[in-house]
Amino acid sequence: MSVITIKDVAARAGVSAKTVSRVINGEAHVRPELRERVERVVAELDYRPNAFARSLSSSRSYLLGLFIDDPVSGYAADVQHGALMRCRERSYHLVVEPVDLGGANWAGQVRSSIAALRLDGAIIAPPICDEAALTALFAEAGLPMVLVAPSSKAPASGSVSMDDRSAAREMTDYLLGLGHRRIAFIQGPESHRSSARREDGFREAMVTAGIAVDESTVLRGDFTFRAGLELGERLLAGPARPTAIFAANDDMALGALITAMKLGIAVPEALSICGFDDSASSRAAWPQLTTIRQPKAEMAGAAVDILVNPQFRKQAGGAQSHLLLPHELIVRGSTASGPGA
Amino acid sequence: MSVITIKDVAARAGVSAKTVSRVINGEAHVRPELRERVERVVAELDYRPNAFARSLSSSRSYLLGLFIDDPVSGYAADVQHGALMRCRERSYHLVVEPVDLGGANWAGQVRSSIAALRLDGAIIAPPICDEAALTALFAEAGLPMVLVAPSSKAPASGSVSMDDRSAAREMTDYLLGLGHRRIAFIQGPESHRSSARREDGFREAMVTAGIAVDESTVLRGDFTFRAGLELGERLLAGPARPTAIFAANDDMALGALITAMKLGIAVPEALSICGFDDSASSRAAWPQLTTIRQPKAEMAGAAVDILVNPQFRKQAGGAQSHLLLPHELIVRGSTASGPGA
DNA sequence: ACCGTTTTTGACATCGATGTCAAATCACAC
DNA sequence: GTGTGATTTGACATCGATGTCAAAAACGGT
Repeated sequence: MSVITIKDVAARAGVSAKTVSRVINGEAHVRPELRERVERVVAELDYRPNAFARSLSSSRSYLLGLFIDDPVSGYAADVQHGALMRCRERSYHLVVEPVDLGGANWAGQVRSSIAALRLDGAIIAPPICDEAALTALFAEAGLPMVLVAPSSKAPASGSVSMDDRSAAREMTDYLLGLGHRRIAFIQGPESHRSSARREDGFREAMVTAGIAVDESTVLRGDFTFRAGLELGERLLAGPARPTAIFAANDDMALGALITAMKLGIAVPEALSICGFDDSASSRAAWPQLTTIRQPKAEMAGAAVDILVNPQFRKQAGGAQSHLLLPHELIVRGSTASGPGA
Repeated sequence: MSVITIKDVAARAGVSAKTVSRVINGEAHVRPELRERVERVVAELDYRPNAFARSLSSSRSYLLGLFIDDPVSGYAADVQHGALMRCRERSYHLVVEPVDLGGANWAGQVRSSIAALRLDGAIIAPPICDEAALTALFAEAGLPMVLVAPSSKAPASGSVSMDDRSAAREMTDYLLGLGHRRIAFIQGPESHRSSARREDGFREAMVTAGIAVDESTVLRGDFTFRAGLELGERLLAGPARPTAIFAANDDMALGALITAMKLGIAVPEALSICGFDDSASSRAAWPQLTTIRQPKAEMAGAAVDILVNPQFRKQAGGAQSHLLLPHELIVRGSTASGPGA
């Protein structure tokens, strides 16, 4: 027998298919004795329910969709990994769907996934979780969705975030505590709202410390390494250069770090640099980058939990669940006492 | 009407469900006139067939599995992206399944995926594509599989690879052409067979050039950045240090690069360094890394094509398809003329 | 021992598509 | 106009699970 069905199990255990189904799904109303017998047969035959048949008859698909803008980024990889692992624990599966908002027919693609796969829920990664046109598609289909680090929780049945503002504030406070006063900030692209929150945190800390932010040292990048290189050059070439650079993500911080090396500025002795993300490359640089650890995998895992939780099965419009997960300031070699210390 | 079924389409077009099914699947034996009528209604109603019902009745699932050791690596991300895009073109979906060979019950996990999802095919990434215990699982289930860069094509219905040996040889020839003679090689872990082929290519080039390889400068790492740091130190601290370092992957090359900087050795003036992969971080370093571009996304895409191709639907044991995709030597700033030039 | 409740169990219909096979239609030759 | 064979079409069974609901069994109290 190549494929084992529920009937095989039922026959062998001497019960009906329905009873086997009950056991499998952990429903009540099965005598412990029978339950045990069925479980033994299931184990013996190594039976695995056919996911398709299952989702055809129930309305559940046991499938979650992860919608991502740029599936190649390290950020995406971490989020995906976190979601994947939690799905596995919960006996769900994950389908990754890239969404290219620049592309021609992205809406059609997304609709197709929703309709054809009958997803049980969607996890939407930043920055596209802030795209109203996209979230509307899910709302329209009545599909529960959880947004990862969104700028507004409004349309979703849930969200998982970290406190970007506080994290940035902590980082800035840390730099201030090291004696730095001229601190430059490299901001991310406008499409990433969380980057704006990081800037808020930075400014908040500066204001609280009674230090005026020099607007010429607050620059906007696009989260790429290259931007870090260029903006770093701009910041460091001038006469009154900053003693610390805080970039809104690691890639840009790394760019700035490389620029500093090129210009012969010693890091961290003459210049402190810090990033945000705790990306893999932040450890693959020298000196290693002081940064903020984003709980990416944890956020994704929590998103899975929210979607798997029965109360969100159907987007009743009622229950919502919003989680805030803790971040962590990770001090490595790229920061040191500033001139004021 | 929230969800549109084939019956809705049939009713509206005034034909039977079976005829609609025929049109959808592009089968023969439908009068052009009817076909057109049905197509119009499909478009009108924006009908999408339910993937589950479809795979329950046919034996196809329209699902491909991507089995990966470490889904967080940049390598995995590229492979996944390539597979994802091609799947989309072919109206397939991709399920990513991490396989932790170190974990307790990986075989059970894999069996579960195979049985529950009724995958149409599997793509197995390196290095686990060389794991006989794993490939046996698929063979046992009669599931067609394509191996990515395997060391042996034997058990699969297909494979996609690049020529690691030739690529490494080209790189070495390039270094030799720059005048380098003392070239060190940092090898990858034993579990990655392709790394061994890179070493072969390196040695081949050296031998052909009539240069004896100094065995004390052929070191084994584990593909991590940290290994590059440490082995780089070992290579560069000694008295007769090499003028070029060729690492079997970019991460280790980057580690060596950082070490050189720490030691105050100018790259590329006093030392050339090159890697293998063309990973994202190879561009995020300074100087940027000379490396070999692996056609990762292309290989994954080709793997999808092989599996989708009807002749491999059932692993008849007959047809096999093995592809060799071209690589590319990418010269960037980390290499320059050696002392002999 | 009997009756009313509650719990346990299974028969059967169902989800939405495709496979099978026979019926209906068409094309052509006589 | 009819017979033959090829083509087109649809009725019905099927895939493998779960939902519904009624029958059967177990329980509790008198």
